[in-house]
Amino acid sequence: MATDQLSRTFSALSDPTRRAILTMLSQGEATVTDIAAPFDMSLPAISKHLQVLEKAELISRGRDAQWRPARLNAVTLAPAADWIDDYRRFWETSFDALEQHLTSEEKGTTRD
Amino acid sequence: MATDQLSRTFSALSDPTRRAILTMLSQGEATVTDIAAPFDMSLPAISKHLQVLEKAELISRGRDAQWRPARLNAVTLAPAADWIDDYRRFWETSFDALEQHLTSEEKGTTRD
DNA sequence: TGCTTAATTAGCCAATCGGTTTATTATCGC
DNA sequence: GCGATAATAAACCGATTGGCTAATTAAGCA
Repeated sequence: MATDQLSRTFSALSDPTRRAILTMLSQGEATVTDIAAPFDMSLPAISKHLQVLEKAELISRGRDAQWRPARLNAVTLAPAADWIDDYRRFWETSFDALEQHLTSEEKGTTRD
Repeated sequence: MATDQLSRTFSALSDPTRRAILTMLSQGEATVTDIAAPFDMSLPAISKHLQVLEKAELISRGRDAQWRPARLNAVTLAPAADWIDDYRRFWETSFDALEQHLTSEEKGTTRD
């Protein structure tokens, strides 16, 4: 994987297990076994996912005796949101839909 | 990679070359050789990146003689933007910063 | 028909990913 | 110190990724 922060962020988000973990953590801190509970997956697998999220700085982790509580660090999502937001006008102003409509007409697939 | 649309979107965005391609296409349609020009990379490599973007439905492609013009299909970014937006309050309301501050105090690393 | 240009396919390769099982480390409580 | 619990590390595996070069396909043009 590329080494820049934005690539690490998007890469971390590209796995549904990791997105689910972030969703869980939006409810508050959780330990590794807590996090692993809903998944049909070994503990080391979850531990690896958490390491990916930690390297991407999407979570931070503490220490409480033998527990390693994970906490959401959502601020890392801001640059990803900003990047995508630069394209928002391309789908919100309906330029897209209009252009697709016109293109399909050219192709003779007009349906209305 | 996981097979769901959102994972494909984030995965496609996790490569800086592919993000740059999308940025180019936000200026308008372009052929494969056009797209490849600024990159220090072989044409087949660019072709593969375009296939990834196409499978992720972030671009669509036409046919004009031997050219295959690629066009941005930004609407696919909407679900990704929506997903991230669910977390916006976690960094915009400064709960994050506050919590991190308090945590660092607990650890005795207070600096002010 | 052949030549040129545009692009993809095929085949290869090293590195990474996402999972496993087993072994190890860290900490608590008795 | 010892046993139990929490978590990570190590070693392995098959599939995927991202790049390359060489070969092939597709289309225009003379």
